[in-house]
Amino acid sequence: MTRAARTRSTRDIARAAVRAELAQVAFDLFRREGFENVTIDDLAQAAGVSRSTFLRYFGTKEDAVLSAFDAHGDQVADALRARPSEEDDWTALRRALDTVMAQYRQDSAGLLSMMRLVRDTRALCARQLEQQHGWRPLLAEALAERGGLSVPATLAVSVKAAAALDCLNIALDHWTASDGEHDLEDLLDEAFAALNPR
Amino acid sequence: MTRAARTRSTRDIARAAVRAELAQVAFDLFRREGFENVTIDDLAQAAGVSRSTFLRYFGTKEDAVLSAFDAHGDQVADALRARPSEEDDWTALRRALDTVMAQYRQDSAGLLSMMRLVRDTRALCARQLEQQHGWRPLLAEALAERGGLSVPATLAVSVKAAAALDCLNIALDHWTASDGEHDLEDLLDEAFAALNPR
DNA sequence: GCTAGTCTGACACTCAGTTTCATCTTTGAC
DNA sequence: GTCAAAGATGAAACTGAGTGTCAGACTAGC
Repeated sequence: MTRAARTRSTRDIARAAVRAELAQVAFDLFRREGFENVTIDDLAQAAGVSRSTFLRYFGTKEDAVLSAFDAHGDQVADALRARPSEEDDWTALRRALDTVMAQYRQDSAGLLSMMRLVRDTRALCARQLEQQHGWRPLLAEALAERGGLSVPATLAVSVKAAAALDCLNIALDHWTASDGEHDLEDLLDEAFAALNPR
Repeated sequence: MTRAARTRSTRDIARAAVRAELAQVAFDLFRREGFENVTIDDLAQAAGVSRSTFLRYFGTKEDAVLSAFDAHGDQVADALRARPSEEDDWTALRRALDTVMAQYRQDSAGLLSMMRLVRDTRALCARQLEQQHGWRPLLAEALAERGGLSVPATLAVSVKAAAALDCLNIALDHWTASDGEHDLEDLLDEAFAALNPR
C-alpha cells in the first residue's frame, strides 16, 4: 500500500467517489456519441456539475477515460518487487503483469468496450501511449532494485520494461481486434515468447 | 525511391522548401523562447507568412518540430526489406536502424538540441511517441514480408518491431541525458543486447 | 459558534485548430 | 500569348480546450 493510500481522509474518499462517477458518466457519453462529439460542457452537464469542477477532477477529456488505468503502473511495479529474486527479469515481468491481467479478466466486456473506444480515437491512443510511457521508469526502477545493484535504472532494465509494456499493449491490440475471441493470457504469453531475452 | 518521391512536380519541390524553412524558423524560435511560450501567430510572423499558411504546412505546432523525423519510419522499413533474408529478425532490425543512425551522426549537435527540446516539452514527447507508434506497423509488415510467409503482420513481428523502436528511443534518451558524451551506436548496441530474442 | 481549509460555480481569457471565402499566382493546353 | 483550371495565400469568423481568478458555500476542528 502506498503512502497516498494510507493517509486517506474522508475528503479523499469523497473525492475518489466523485471522480469515479464523473469517469463513468464520461465513458458512457463518449461511447454513445463519440469522443470528439462530446464537449467538456456536455460532460459537466451530464454529470450535474460545472465545467470548472469537471476540469478540476480531470485535466483533460482524455484523462477522464484513461484514469481507469492510472494505478496500473504502480501495481505492476509493486508486483515486480514481490517476485522472488532468483527469478529472471523477463519471467518476473510476465508474472507481474498477471496483476493487471486479473483485473482485465474480471470485467473483460468493460475492457473490450474501453479498448475499442481508445483505439478508435486518435487523441485517446496518443494519451494512452503517454500514460504507459510513464510506467516504464517505474518498472525499470523496480527491476533494478530486484537486481540488488545499481538502483539508478540502467539502459538494460529500461529496455526490458519497455518491451514488456509493448507486449501487454500488442496483446491487448490483437485481443481487441479479435473482439475478445482470443484468450488474452495466451496472446500475452505469445508476445513474451516472441522476445525472449537471456 | 517511393512513388511520392518519383512524381515530384516543381510545386512539390517549392512546397518542401517552404516546409523546411518553416520548420527551421519554428525550431529556432522554440529553442530560444520555449515551446509553450511561442504561439502559432508568433511562428507565422517570424516566418513571414500568415497563420493560415503555417497551419496548412503543419497541422500542429508539434508537427513543425517532429517533421524532421517524418521519413524515418519508411526509411527503416525499406532498409529492413533490403537486409539479406537469411539474417535473423533482430539483427536485421539493428542493421536497418543504421539508416537513421547515419543521419544522426551527420548532425549530432542538431540532434542533441532537438532531443533536448523534445524531452523538455511534454507535448513534444507525447507527439513523438505517437509518431514512432506509427512506425511500428511499417516495420512489422516489412519484417513479415522478409519472413516470406503470412504478410498480415503477426503478433510476433509487431513485438519485435516495437522492441527495436524502444531500443532506439532508450538509446537516444540515455545519449541525450549524457549530453552526447556516450557513443550513440554503442548505446543502441547495448540496448539491443539487453533484449536478445531467439 | 467561529475560523480555517476545501469545494464549487461563474466568468473571463488565451490559444489551438477548423472552415470558409476572396484574391492572387502558376501551370498546362491551345 | 491567352486563357482556364488548379493551387497557394491571407483574412476572418468560429468552436472548444484548458487556465486563472474570485466569491460564495460547505465542513471539520476548536
